[in-house]
Amino acid sequence: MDDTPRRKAATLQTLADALGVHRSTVARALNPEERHRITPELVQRVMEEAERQGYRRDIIAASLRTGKSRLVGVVLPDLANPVFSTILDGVSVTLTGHSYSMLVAGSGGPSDKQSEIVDTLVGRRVDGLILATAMRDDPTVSCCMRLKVPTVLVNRAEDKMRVPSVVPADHIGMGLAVDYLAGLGHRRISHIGGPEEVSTGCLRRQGFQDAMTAAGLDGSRIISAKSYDREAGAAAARQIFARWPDTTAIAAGNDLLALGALDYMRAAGIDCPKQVSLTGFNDMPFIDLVDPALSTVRVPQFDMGKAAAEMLLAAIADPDSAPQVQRHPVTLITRQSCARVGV
Amino acid sequence: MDDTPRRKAATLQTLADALGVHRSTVARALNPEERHRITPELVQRVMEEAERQGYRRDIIAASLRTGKSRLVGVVLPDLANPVFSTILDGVSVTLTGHSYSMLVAGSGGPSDKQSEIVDTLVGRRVDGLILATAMRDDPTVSCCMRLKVPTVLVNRAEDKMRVPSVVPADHIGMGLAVDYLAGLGHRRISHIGGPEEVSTGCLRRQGFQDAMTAAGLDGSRIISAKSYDREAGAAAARQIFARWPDTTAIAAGNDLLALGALDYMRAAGIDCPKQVSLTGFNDMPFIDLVDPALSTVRVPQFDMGKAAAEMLLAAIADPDSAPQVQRHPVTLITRQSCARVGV
DNA sequence: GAAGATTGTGCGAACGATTGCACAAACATA
DNA sequence: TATGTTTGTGCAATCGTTCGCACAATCTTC
Repeated sequence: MDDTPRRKAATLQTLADALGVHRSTVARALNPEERHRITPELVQRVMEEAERQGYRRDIIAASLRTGKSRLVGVVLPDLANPVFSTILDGVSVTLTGHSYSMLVAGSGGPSDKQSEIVDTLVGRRVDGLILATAMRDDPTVSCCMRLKVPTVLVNRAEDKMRVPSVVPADHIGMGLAVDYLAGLGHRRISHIGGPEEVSTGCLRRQGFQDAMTAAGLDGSRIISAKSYDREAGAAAARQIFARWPDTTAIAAGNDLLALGALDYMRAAGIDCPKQVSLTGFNDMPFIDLVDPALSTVRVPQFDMGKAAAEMLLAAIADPDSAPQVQRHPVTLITRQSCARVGV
Repeated sequence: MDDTPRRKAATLQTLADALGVHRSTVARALNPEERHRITPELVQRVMEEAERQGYRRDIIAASLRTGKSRLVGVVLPDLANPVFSTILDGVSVTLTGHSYSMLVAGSGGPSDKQSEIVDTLVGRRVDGLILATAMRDDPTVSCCMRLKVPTVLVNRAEDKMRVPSVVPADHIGMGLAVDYLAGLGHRRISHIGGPEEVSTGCLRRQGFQDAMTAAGLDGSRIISAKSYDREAGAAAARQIFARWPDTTAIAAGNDLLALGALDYMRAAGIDCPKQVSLTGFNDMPFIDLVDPALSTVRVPQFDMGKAAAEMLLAAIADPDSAPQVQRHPVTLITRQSCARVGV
């Protein structure tokens, strides 16, 4: 004598039984696309009964039947990095707005593990993939293409644009930084580059070289870091000052590397910005609070996340459209880490 | 005449056909739990054929049949906040280690939207839920309990512990901060509290009051912020200096609020730490870099994320175990934002 | 050597939604 | 009135796995 009989969760069949119609009719009444084929009055009754029984469409069952899951996989190189969580935020907003859900995987590891991650995601029947981990020539991307799962790259792109990508204007951005430093009178500018295997590392380095050349300066003072983190930045800074002690400015490949350089300079007793000016790249959250506040190139991470999600949705809708790369504009943010040379 | 006949993706049936056995036999051979019932030699052949056909178990179909998805939903209040992405990182590590996947939803909005999020997640048949959004008495938690989906709370807990939770030692932590400030000679200490509706806000405020009382000081100088962000922190700081202009130290409810206070003090020409000392809570990433480097109470976010995931796994395995709350130890990190009073 | 226990496979019904096809009824046209 | 044409529903197969049950063959044990 339980007053809440705990009915076993409503299904199309239970609704159909209660209404004395066939379950397929119920399904159609509930589906906005099909609804017009059903008598409006019946639709009404179905809706009411669904409400009463607390019916919830079983996405799993629907997925099995249709092969579509309204699920997308997002692979990030590093969950702990605010740059990527901001991108994720943007992706999330767009996706939930289109009633998609987001399967998130932080790779954390090397690329062999990545294919595994993609495998898992694809095994879960994701409708598409957003990768923030791409290398300039990425086997994981090949894998996605082979599997024919719609994929878009964000932040980092491949050299040959095989899939849609949303990236910052890396080359231009680094040019902005160099021009700014040169404008402050700096002539001996060094660059801490990101990893060569990823587009951001490569493009920003090229941007550095080109802008230096254009300014009539020596663009060969470059140390490339193994990874985008503070330790690598510090190590690179050490090498820079060992090889080019007369360096008056450093343009770093991203904010984390700049932070590392700052660590090193602080330890080495080099004053920033008095003795050496420093720029970063990304304008990641809270970077404006460091001491000295870092001048950097702002990348619209949130917007890029949103754009990537939109692009993926488009790719899912039309899998055969030609891949395009969307380059988002960047802006120079000047703060306290740069000073006019020699004052 | 395609040399890659693009077979329609391998299933148990295609393997069974190729081997001349029944599909259930193949399933058992592939399942480590059942494998012992099958002739080893046949297991071998099945494995080889699976390899050859590139068989991948269809999790969707399996989920439909079993009602289990090896999927957990994670709901965060704010993707952009590094504190939560660090927790997420921890959750991710543990979960992927147990071959679970992670459905991430950033609520972003009010709690009515939250039930919707939980609905979506549950509709996707998640095996469990991790909520970092809980209020002290949370309707969403009620919803989860009604739905009988295993749930654990992280960072924030409910007052009555209806579900397992992993939280920092908020009360103790704030005591650490107060004792430290008192030890530096401060007597007129104010508190910027977090929102009263969440446990962190409430417990830290109580910790503040209790520690102040224990130190024989006036613990009533409290302004509670509406939300955990920089703007709210700045607004609260403004009020504090308006009402208690003789304040020499501020213990903030978290780092973001402390940052806001710093913003205000900077704008108001109040020197930190010379005139006013300041502590935060969380020790969020990069907070050590602000100027002045913030003294704060370190919360092991990553570990808490891992612990929450482990707890959820346990709750999934044994849904009827009694809910426990796991309180993680916190430590005081002293940096440059505090000074001895009156020097 | 008969009765029972064990072992290895096969069988087929779920799980719940989707969808092409069929079919009756109502309606339009000639 | 006979012949189309809609329109609204029902029917049943399908997606790929899982798992209780059945059954034959082989192995014990007294």
